[in-house]
Order: sequence, then C-alpha cells, then structure tokens
Amino acid sequence: MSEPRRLEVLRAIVEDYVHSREPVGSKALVERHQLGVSSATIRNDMAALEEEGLIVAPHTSAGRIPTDKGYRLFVDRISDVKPLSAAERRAIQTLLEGAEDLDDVMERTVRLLSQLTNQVAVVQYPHLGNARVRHIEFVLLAPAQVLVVLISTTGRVEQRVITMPDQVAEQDLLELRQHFLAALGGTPLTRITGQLAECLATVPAQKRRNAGALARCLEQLAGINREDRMVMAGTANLARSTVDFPLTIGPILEALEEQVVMLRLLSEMEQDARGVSVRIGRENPHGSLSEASVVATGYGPDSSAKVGVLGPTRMDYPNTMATVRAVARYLSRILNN
Amino acid sequence: MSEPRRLEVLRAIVEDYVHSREPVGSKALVERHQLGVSSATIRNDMAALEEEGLIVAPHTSAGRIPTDKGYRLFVDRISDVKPLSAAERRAIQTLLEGAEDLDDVMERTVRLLSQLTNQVAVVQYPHLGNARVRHIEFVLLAPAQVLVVLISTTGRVEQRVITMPDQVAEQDLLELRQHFLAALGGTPLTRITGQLAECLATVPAQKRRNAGALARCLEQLAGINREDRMVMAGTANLARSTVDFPLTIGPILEALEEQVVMLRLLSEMEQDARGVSVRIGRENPHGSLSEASVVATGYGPDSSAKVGVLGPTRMDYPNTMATVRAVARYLSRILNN
DNA sequence: CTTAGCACTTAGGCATGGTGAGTGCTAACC
DNA sequence: GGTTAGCACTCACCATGCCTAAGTGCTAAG
Repeated sequence: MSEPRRLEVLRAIVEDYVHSREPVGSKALVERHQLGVSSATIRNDMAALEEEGLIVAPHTSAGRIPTDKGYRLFVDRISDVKPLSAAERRAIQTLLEGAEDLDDVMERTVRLLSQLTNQVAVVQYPHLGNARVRHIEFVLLAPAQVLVVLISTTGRVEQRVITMPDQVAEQDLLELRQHFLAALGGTPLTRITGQLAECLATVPAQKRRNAGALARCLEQLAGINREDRMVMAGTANLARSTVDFPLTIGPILEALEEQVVMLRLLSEMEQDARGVSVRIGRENPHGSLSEASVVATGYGPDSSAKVGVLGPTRMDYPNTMATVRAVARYLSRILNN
Repeated sequence: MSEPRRLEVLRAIVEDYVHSREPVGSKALVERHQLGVSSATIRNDMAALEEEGLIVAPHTSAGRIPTDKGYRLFVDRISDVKPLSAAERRAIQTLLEGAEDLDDVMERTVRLLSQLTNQVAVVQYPHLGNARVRHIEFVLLAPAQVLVVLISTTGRVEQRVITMPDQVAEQDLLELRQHFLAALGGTPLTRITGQLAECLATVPAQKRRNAGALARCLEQLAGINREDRMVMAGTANLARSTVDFPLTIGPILEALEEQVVMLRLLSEMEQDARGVSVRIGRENPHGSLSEASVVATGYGPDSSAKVGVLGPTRMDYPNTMATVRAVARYLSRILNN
C-alpha cells in the first residue's frame, strides 16, 4: 500500500467531491482517474485514509468525503497553485487600473474577487502603517465652525467639522495651524498625542480652549484606524453554494455582518510560504464558520492588510488560492502609486 | 354577508398567517377571534374573498393565505400604524444621537432598523439637494501633487488627490483657488460646469493646463452624487425569514448587491398620506423581489432620500411601517443639526 | 501487495393505506 | 335574506414496508 498512491487517492477524492458535491466511491474513482489499480485496492487505501481521519463516510454505504483534516493535507502537500489564465490576469489589471480613489479600488477589488471565485470576497482597508503627518488644514466654515483636515504621508485624508468653544478669526486659525504643523510635521500618527500636549502648553491662554478643541479633533482623526474597516461582496454566491445545506447560511451571514469577527479572523491569519493562508472549517475560531473556509493573504507594502474570500469547505482551493494571490499582487501594485 | 365582517375576516387571516406562517382555516379562525359567527359562515366569506382574489388556498384542503392583493387591501384600508413603545423610541433617539459623522449616522440607522424589524434595512445617503459651493482648498502635497477639497453648504466634504500636468508653486495654487472661489462661491453644485468654463478663459495661458486639471477635478467632485450610495444591514435576517422557502434568497441577495436596482426602486416609491410607502410582492419591478415587500419612506428636509426595509411579503406591516416612519423622523431631526 | 468475489449495510425511491384538516354544498333555520 | 349544521369529498402528510443501487469490509487466492 504505497504512500504516494494514497495521497493520489486523497487528491482524486477531493477533486471529484469538489466537482460533484457527492460522496465519491471506489468504483467511480478508478473510472475517472488513471490510477492503474482496481477498486478493491482503492478500498484498502480509503480504509487507511479513513483510519488517519482524512476522509469519512457519511453513512455506511455511501462514498467518502474529505474531512477538514483531509482538505488541510490536500492544501498543504498535494495541490499546486494553478496559474491564472492570461484573460483573467488582463481582467484584473484593467479593472483595477480604472479605479479613481481608494474607496473605488476597494470596491472594485471585492467585486472582482467575488466574481472570479464565485464566493464571498472580503477586503480590509490598508493600514496606516508608519504613516506620518504631512499636512494640517483648518478651514473656517462659519463663525464658530471649523473643518479640520489631516493628511498623512500615505495620502490618506481624514476630515471632520467641529464647533469651536469660542469664536475664532481666520488669522488665529492660520497661526494655530502653523503652530501645530511645526510641532507635528513628520510625526507618526500613532504618536501625536504627546506632541499635542507640549504644543498646547505654548499657546496663549485666551486661545487655549479653541486650540484644545482642535487638538482633540486631530487626535481623533489620527486615531481613525481604517484598518478596522472592510468591504464585502458576493453574499449571493453564499446562497448558491449552500443550496444543499441551507442551515448554515444564517450564522455565516451573521458572522459576516459582525465585521469585528471577520476582521479579527483576517488579522490572525499568517500567510505561509506560498503567500496565501487558508483556514478550513473548524479551524476557524467562530463556531458559525465551522462549515466554511477562508482563503486570505496580505497586500500592500508590509502585507499587513488582508484580502480574501470565504466559501464552503468544499471549494476549489487551488483556483481560489491562485486568484486571491493574483488579486493581492495587483492590488499592492496599484496602491504603490 | 356583510362587507365589514368580510374585511374583518381578511384582517384575521393576515394577522394569523403572519404570526404562524401557516395557512389558516375557518375553524381556527373562529376559535382565535371573536367573530360571533360559526365556521360555516366564515367559509362563505372566505369563498367570497377568494373570488375577489384577496386570498388563495395553496391546495384543495388547506387553509387560505393572503395574496399580494390581499396584503395591499390590508395595508391600505384595514391596518392602523401601531405607535411604538416608549422604550423603542428612547432606543432610537439615544442610539442616533451618539453618532459622530454622517457615515456613522447612516451606519447606526441601518443597524437599528434591521434589529427593530428583524429584516433587511436599507438607507440611501441624503441628496445634495440644493447644496452650493462654500469652500475650495488646494493643498500642495508634493511638487506636482495636489489635494483638491470641495466643501458644500450642507457641510459635505469631498476630496481627491490629483497629479498636475505641470509643476506648480504654492503661490500659484493660492491664486487659482481665489480665482475659482470667486467664480464658484454660492453656485449650486449642479451648475458649476458652465461657471468653470468662463473662469478658465480668464486664466493666463501658461497656467491654463494646471487650471484645467483642477477644474476637471472640481467638476467630478461636485458630481459625486452621494444619493446613489446606500448602506444595508441585516441580510442575516433574510436567511431566517426565508427558512421555509430558501429558493428565493439567492435572487434577493443578488438584487440587494446590485445597489442600482434597490436605488431605483427606492427612488420610485412615493409616500402616501400616512407617510410610508409599501411595495408588495409582484408590485416590485424586479422579478427577483416577487416574494418580497419593501416598506420605505423619505427623510431629510425634502424627504427625497429614502430609508426602509425589505422582508418577506408575509411581514408584520403595521409594526414595520411604524418603525420605519419613526426612524425616518428621528433621522431627519438629527440631520437638521 | 493486489485482486476477485461475496455477504452485508443502508439511503432513497416508490407504492400503499390511514388520518386529519379543511373545504363546498345542501337543506333547514331565524 | 343571511346563518348554521351536517356531510361527503379532497388532499397533504406521515408511517410503513419493500426494493434497488451503491458502496463497503473481509476473506482467500494470485
């Protein structure tokens, strides 16, 4: 009972099951694959695979289906990441290059990914990373209303309108802006709190209240960590793929709506050597995802933000992994500009 | 066979069916409601109602369920809009008042609405309405990179970073800004294209290319009509309510993801005298929504942006209508500040 | 180690029959 | 006229039993 053939049998089972959605038996297996042995031999192999917990029979006399562990072995040791077709590459490239701003890029990415994989796609907004303060603007909208704009070195712009405690003149705002900018310019967004305190100390007392309000606002703007935002698309695919066991779609939709759950899950996923990370079925922390798999990878300069898809454990891993990886690469490239 | 009693029977059927999800028969009806007549009489009434197309029997010997037309009559003539409980009112108020910016308000609104109604909630971003240009800012980020900011009188801020065709000095930008602002200040966002053309004509030739780039960008920013954006929550509720007939959930999810479909649907809905608008089953344009109902209403100063929910035709209309209306009112109030 | 053969298990399809809910109709009643 | 009781009739639904096809594990031989 040779080890390599047993793996080959597992691969065949996974591939057939992913394709047909039905338990696959020994006879069907020898018919559809060139294994060079009889069904009886396959049965022996299958018994061994079942012994190892890689496949199970749903009932006494049905074929076998892979377990989570079986998929895991398949993903880790057996499957190759299939290269994408040229057409797919072109589609990704042209679609992403047409994007106008960051929101648009994110939007297009999820749509594209969900269409290419026929699954639910998810993308996390890029990290602030080591972004620093590049510009600050205070714009007087009304006697006591100020638009505060904070621009980081990554090109990210955050803004908010606040109401000032005291009336404020245009000239004052300009001065305050210079003052803050001088103190904060080049400071990492994660560190501006300390600088702001120092900075405030040197402001003349009668402007202190206004300056304090502005400072608090800047602090909040810097704290808006986009990394905890995500975009999603393709939930309709979920309905299609769970048509056989619609019991689980509710919990999965709930988990997806609870973005916190997905975000934690994504950030926990470390990518392996091949550049993608896979969580299969019960490997997922959240119980409601016990029949779902997540394929994700990082993108961007430090690969800290994640992009990926979610689908049934019975998914086409090689293809999905390839697509996710490709999209992440193009995404990184686009964002470098 | 009195007309009022027949309507009473229809009401009873609708209420029971919404509650139990099962066809309701004549006997059960007289037991659960004080109709003062026997089941035989009810049968006669039911036959008449079926004749009018207000109810149907799924098969020969089951109870009756309301048709779309039956729900329509129920909504239009029979049901009252139930007032919300004090607790619900408080919940709405406190939750919405805690919001920080517009995005946050939208987000909280859909979550709240989907939780209160146990359905899918949808809210359209407010219209630009008759917003006018209030401020323009050009911020030099790098030798040829400029952040363009457009602020409207409604407090909306749109921004984008563009790359200039030629190098540009800080001073030039300041002048261009003054120039544009002088020409555009107070112009409705919908009309700035003409003004921009005039304005460009008076720019010195060597600055023309840069000015043109900035003008195009401003035009685009003004054109970003937030009205064609919407936020959605509670898709998981959809799965729960379609647990009986999961066939339709796929198409509905698709329609929801195709935001265009929903947006057109929402904007087509005119609210009636009671301040809410209802589309029932096949009244919806899109075929995939033939088993769904939409309850929506306008909010904001001119009630042009819409907020509403989507659920199965078998929904608790009185409650849903009351909740949608209440949320819309609080939403309008919040946005007035 | 591989294979053929065989006994064994079981899901799923199909016909059968019984049951209960609900109907429509008719004839009597107020 | 509207209302009611009674009754025959219709189906969905369920349980039962039977059969078949698929697939297995095991054993003994190659």
